[in-house]
Amino acid sequence: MSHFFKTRVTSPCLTGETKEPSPCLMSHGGDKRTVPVSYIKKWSKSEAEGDRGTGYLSRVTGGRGTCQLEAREPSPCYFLGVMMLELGGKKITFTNLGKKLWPGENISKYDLIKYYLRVSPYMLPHLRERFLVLQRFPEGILEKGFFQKNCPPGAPRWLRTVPFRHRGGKVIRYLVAAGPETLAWAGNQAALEIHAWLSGINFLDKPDHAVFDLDPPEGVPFSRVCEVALALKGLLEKKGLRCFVKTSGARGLQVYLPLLPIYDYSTVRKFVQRCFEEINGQMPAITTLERKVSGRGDKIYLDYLQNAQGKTIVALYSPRPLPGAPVSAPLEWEELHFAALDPSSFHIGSIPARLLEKGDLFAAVLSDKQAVIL
DNA sequence: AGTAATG
DNA sequence: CATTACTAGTAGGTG
DNA sequence: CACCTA
Repeated sequence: MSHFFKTRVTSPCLTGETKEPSPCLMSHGGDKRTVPVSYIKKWSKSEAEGDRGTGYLSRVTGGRGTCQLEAREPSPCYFLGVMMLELGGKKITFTNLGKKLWPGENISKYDLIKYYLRVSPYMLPHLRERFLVLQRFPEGILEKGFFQKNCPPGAPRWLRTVPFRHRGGKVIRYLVAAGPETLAWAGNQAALEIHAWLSGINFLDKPDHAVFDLDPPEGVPFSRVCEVALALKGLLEKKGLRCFVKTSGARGLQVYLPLLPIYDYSTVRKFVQRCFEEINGQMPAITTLERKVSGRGDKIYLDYLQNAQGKTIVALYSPRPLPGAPVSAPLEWEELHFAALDPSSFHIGSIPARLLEKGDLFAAVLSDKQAVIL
């Protein structure tokens, strides 16, 4: 029953600079923008759905800045049962591809997997060598989901996991992203949201970026959140530091300060706290450091406590299990000056084109690691 | 979604 | 065999 | 300590 067909396809490229077909994973030094897809695969329907025919093809095409995984037969893959792919030599079985995970938007699991594959060249560099936490919604966003830290039993053996003993003594086998196949598998697991640690596996107690989490209550205009983020940028610039901003995927913003992995979490946390105290001093009417929800009023909560080991932040380019399938999207600082900027305009359907246009606006987060003068 | 436990 | 349970728990601030 | 939040 399990037939894996292997076919050579030119390596597609999301940025336009096409390279030689590379069957390998992007982790191998070469062009990080090359999607390691060399596959045409066949899928077959599950028996339970009756004999509606088999042999529909999925196809990956590339070149000229596109990467498409497309279905040959009735366009949205409503009834498709099972599909087998081989990605970078790793075999994955996809199930229930037609299941609507965002029913209101008619977004299926197939669409989610396609999204993960398309953004993988941009998303993976930010996830690689990092512990991941999945938030899964096998029945879609209208039903209850659950977190998953431990790599689940039955997961393919090629998934990379690293055990970590938390202070309470509990050991978690964290999933670590390796290549696009990791994301494709997560997609099939209905992982609608992916979180990542702030420190990489080589320096688990030394975060390589600080996170300034701006968390507005419902009803605060997004432009006000932008205003606070811009003030924070000004403050950090005054210290000679360069920082980057992304949407949370919901209503908030998260400012990343890339760091050399030389400070422990408490040092970073205190630094973020001090910056936030200064911001709060500048704009006390619209921001708060109050931890208790009931004491925040309509103010934007400045959360520095996410800078701690074992805490996670929604990953760059991760979708959110919210109506509209929004995505945590990086922004250009100039965009924050537009009153009409709407974070819900960044979603699964719009991000791939934006990546083609803008590239990875967070690329410098990976390279511009800074030292903080304390 | 997939496995394990329970009835 | 059918159904149900399970899947995160920690970190750190506050009172 | 228990409790709250993310």
